[in-house]
Amino acid sequence: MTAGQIAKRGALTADDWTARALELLMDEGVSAVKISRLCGDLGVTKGSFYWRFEDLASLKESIAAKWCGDSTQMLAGLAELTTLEPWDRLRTMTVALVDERAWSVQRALREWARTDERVAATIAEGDVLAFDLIRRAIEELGVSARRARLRAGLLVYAGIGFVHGPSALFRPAIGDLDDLMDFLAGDAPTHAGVDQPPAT
Amino acid sequence: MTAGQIAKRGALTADDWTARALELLMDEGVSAVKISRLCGDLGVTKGSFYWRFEDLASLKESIAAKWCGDSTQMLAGLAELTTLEPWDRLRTMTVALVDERAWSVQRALREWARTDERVAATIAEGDVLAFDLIRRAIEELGVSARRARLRAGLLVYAGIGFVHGPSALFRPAIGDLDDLMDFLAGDAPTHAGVDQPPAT
DNA sequence: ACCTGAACACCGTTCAAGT
DNA sequence: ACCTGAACACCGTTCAAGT
Repeated sequence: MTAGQIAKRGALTADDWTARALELLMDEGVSAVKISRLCGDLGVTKGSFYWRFEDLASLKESIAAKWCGDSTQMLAGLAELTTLEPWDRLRTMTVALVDERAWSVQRALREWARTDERVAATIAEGDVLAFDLIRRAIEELGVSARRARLRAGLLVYAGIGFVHGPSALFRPAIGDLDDLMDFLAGDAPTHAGVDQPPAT
Repeated sequence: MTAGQIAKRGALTADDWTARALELLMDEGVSAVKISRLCGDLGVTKGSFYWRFEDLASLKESIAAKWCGDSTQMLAGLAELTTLEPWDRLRTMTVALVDERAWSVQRALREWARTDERVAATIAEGDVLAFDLIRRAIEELGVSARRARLRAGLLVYAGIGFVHGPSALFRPAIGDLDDLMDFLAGDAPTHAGVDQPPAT
């Protein structure tokens, strides 16, 4: 989507702006998403932007909607794959988390969400979907509903944290992923022992 | 630390700037940390700021150092409490995570860390310390070293994620915290069964 | 040594004027 | 309807000049 292609077509649509902004966000990070930069790339002046959008926040909302729409579709597609064992579904999701290209987008969206309710709502929708997929997969592994809920929450939050931490902490290896899955699938007795029916 | 108090003392120190900036970050969030705002609060002009600091990034680094110094001290203090059972140490740490006042600081620092290596190093130091404390506490609960490492990592990342997610997901209740601790302390058999010596 | 005051660059926002 | 062009506000940064 170059300036030349747009020029031939005539007027810029809101989606032209959003698409280019998302490209910039993925390729050069959040600091590249500026109105002046977009205008330069698209070959117009700032007034053109303000014809389509009320302000910068409005563009960010649009970016969030586009991004979440795409990734929701991906997650939904994964959920359809009932041919896959729950084990493999879980694994596919945890591996998807390693795609670094998506990280800067996620970080920016969560930051924007803090000052924009509509972005927050869009993001939350995706989070809940992921949580539910993971929760159900863990349940199918034979873990009780109550425990599956806790573990899914832990995993989702860990995923978010993993994306946000530059953390020279430890970058999990493939082997660690398997250990993680074992841990999530485990059915250890509770400390207080209240969660299991007596073995009569 | 009001403008009046400073004025009586004469010259502003670098720590005066850093302290006020940290206050602003905690009280009003990252958007309040601006040079012009600081100058207004401290009753001087911008030139005064640039006498003490090279640029804004330099101030951010200073804020990070101050904050991490404080919290490292807190963590170290907690580590000294060998009187506490590992169980209670873990609990104290997870509960400390619920102090919302610290969240905006953490989020800002991690964001700054992405474009400033020195901030990143300071943050990473604190992360590693927390990881180690948690890892050891879990080990003391009778979990193997290898497993403790994985679980500590999971918990640290979940903590970071918890702070970053506006996530209408689920805000864990007190009961969930206990369940979480049970889970971390559990010693479930591995899926492949390679981590345990045969029971001969 | 420490700060003022004025300038400049950059970016978001507005708006009258063009086609 | 869609965009230009010029203006303005705000903030980071610089620097000569003051004390």
